[in-house]
Amino acid sequence: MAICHKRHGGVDAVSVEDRRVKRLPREVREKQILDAAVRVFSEHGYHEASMDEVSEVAGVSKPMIYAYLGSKEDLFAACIRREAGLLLEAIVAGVDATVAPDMQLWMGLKAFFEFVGGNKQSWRVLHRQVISQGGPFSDEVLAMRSRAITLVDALLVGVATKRGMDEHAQKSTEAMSAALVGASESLADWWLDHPAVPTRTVVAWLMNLVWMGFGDLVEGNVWSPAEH
Amino acid sequence: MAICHKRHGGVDAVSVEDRRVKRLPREVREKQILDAAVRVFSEHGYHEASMDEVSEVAGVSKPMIYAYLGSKEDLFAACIRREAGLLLEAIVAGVDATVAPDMQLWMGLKAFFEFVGGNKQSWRVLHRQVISQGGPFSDEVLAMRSRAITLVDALLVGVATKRGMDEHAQKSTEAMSAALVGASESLADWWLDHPAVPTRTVVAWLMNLVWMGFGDLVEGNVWSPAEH
Amino acid sequence: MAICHKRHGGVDAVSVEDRRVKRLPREVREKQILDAAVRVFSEHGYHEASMDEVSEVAGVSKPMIYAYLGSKEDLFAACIRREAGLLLEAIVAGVDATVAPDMQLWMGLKAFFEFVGGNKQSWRVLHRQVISQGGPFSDEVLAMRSRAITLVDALLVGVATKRGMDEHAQKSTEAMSAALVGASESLADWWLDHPAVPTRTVVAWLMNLVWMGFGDLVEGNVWSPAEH
Amino acid sequence: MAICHKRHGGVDAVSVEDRRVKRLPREVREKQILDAAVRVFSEHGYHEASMDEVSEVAGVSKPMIYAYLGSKEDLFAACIRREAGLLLEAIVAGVDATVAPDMQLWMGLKAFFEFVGGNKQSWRVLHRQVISQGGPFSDEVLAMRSRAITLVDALLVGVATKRGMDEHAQKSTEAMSAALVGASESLADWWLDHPAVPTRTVVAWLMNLVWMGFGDLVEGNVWSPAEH
DNA sequence: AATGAATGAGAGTTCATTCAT
DNA sequence: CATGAATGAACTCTCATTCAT
Repeated sequence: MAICHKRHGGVDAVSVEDRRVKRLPREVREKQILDAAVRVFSEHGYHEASMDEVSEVAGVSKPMIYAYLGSKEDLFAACIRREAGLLLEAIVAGVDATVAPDMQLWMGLKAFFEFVGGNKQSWRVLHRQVISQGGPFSDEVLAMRSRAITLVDALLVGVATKRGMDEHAQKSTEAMSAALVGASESLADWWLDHPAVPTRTVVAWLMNLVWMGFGDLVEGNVWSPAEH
Repeated sequence: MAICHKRHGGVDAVSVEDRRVKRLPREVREKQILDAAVRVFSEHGYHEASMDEVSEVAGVSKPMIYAYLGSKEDLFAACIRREAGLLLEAIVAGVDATVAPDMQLWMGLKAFFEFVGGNKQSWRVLHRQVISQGGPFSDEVLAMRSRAITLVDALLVGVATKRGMDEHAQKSTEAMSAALVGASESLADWWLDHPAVPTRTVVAWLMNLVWMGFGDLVEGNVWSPAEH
Repeated sequence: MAICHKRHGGVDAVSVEDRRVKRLPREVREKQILDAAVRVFSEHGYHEASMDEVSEVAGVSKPMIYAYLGSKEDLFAACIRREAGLLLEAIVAGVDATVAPDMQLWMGLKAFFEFVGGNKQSWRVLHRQVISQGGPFSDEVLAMRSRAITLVDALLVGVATKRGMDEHAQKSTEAMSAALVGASESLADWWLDHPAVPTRTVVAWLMNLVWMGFGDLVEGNVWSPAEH
Repeated sequence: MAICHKRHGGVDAVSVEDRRVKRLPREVREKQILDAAVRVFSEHGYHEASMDEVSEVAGVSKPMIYAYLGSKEDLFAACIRREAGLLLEAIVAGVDATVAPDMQLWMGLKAFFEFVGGNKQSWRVLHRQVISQGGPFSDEVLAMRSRAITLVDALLVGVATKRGMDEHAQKSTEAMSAALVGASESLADWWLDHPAVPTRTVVAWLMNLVWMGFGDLVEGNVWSPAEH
């Protein structure tokens, strides 16, 4: 009876044979569980998801989940942490900090959209399930969102400072960053429904929308209702 | 919970006297219930909200809720429909279709932010609770979102056409609208945490961010990574 | 499957007809539930007892139990409170405060043993299940025990004072009371296994054991190892 | 729990070095386990105690516990047996069978209270956790209790016989013994909360309460309600 | 000899939903 | 019209117990 220690990875639960492979080391089991949890949470959302389904998909009994990852809330938080970490890593890795700010933004957005395109489940877990909940996960995801906004903010502030942005406009950069992040998220969702559009294109659209506007703003080229 | 052994200690939307007013016409009861539901859903979110609390807050027994508004899901959908209708109404009412497109966008955004500022519960129900849910409410809210995006799209397309937007850019207007709506939502959330900022200001920020960029875009003044 | 399609088989506290009597007023249901709980707790002890069995015996669904009496702990506390109240009431009602102290003790012990003899389940719940638990019920029952000890103590102190008990002996009355209560409890348990013995007899034994000794003590007629 | 995701943060009875000492002879392991079990059971009670905690405190893996001591119930019974044996040994060893009966009782009670004072955990396991449980441990502990009662009974009977106790009183000795044991236990518990009282004193109190009364009883100097 | 890994089974609890009045 | 009373179904979480190594 040759027991195959084949592929552990893959969200696709575990094959029947793999199920027979017992006594896996803790790390592997944790990964299995997290993979399954991301999948289940992304499909049903936090509340509709049941630990039973997670354990089924993971091919692991519930007590193992509780032993390794803790409560449902803990498990969800672990998912968020992992996926958010991957997303931010991808963005940071995609940006060359030595280039001009607009190129940095471009690269960051591109990395972001590429991640979303390549990890739809991750994105769903991060975006769809978290923003709304008033629960304790907000912490996890809002922290990520804050980091993202901060990143953008730093970029904008850097640009603004360099170009001599006036104080009032400077104070607005945080709001702008929030708006930009929201626009990116919304566009990412739109994009999930229009997969034919190439990544480059959608990112270029967003860049043009926000970057040119921001450039005008910095140049003092503002729009005002008073003038109309 | 009416038969809960614990102290009620919660919020009571109706006074003792109101409770004595029985045999109210259906309309009034429905409004009572919907008001309570919006309040409860906005506070706890769909899943954490309980029908018991809704009935308590409404001062109406649960069977009445089921008789008038149907299941929990139906009730939530009714909330969404009503609040979304109010929001769109407010926006439409705030826009003068005879003025220039940029002014129209300005007026629309202003109406939107004013609504959010004045109806925080409504906004919470609409935004925070709905985007995430993969459930059947998406229909309701996505429909609203689509209408909003369509409105913006029409505006942008109008502008583009007038100014002679090239085809490629034209195809992007839908995406742009999605991004704009997302930016608005995100900014509205940010604003809820920074109530000191006047409505005018936050709207102006957003206008500057997106309108100027859009203007540049239409003028063919595009940003492109190739040039950098 | 968690779904319990089991037949109710086993102990049935209510007849089939009674089961059909639905929509009973809250009071009645609460009594039903408490009766069943006392029975189940007295049979299996707190921890081994399950809410399922309580609900079965009560002929009431579990949600009703939770709605009316709260958690398992609350339910147990309610049992203790009710039974302890009955016991103390019985004792107090059985004692004529105008007679001599020894008669009072006699009457109190008699009332106590009569209650135990007539309410074995109550006694089991009170005694067997509570003393040991370090949980939150101790409060309930230890309070009762304290009241009992205090009653006895007052009696002894009264006697002692009247007869001129020396100080050292006086300080010991609390300990004596504790011992007396313990002796009574233990004897009650013994008695449960020897039901042939009449109440009068067992009480007389106890009276003789402790009262005569106490009398000697008060008279200064003490035993001391030094003398032997 | 060795594989618990939460911080261990608990009590560790064995040092790191001890943990490294593997391949211990069976006796030593059994003692380690029993010591830990007594400690854990005395702290949390039978039901609240978990095998996980026992294994943690013992520094021994759970399968070892099952291999050496059997099920949780078996383990508890083993604890009771050991501790009860020690208690009875202490009592027997403390009594000089050649002295007068009252001195024997005095010595036995003294030994008992000394044991309780010096082995509070043992006492808690024996008394607090066992009396209440309706489970299978009753056997173990009730056996011990029976032996204790028998001891006392023999003493009393001896006295009675010697002094010519009448038949009715003789039949009562068993009940008296039960009462005495209960009084002792209750007083021991009281004493645990009043550690300032010297052992001698508390024992003297009890002796005076019961011995003098018993003496009177034997002498036919009885109390009777009829006379009052 | 010794244990990390694993689970079946069942506990308490809650909630949307519906009769019977 | 209006509701107190009632429950089926499911969920999260825990624990004693045992393999496989």
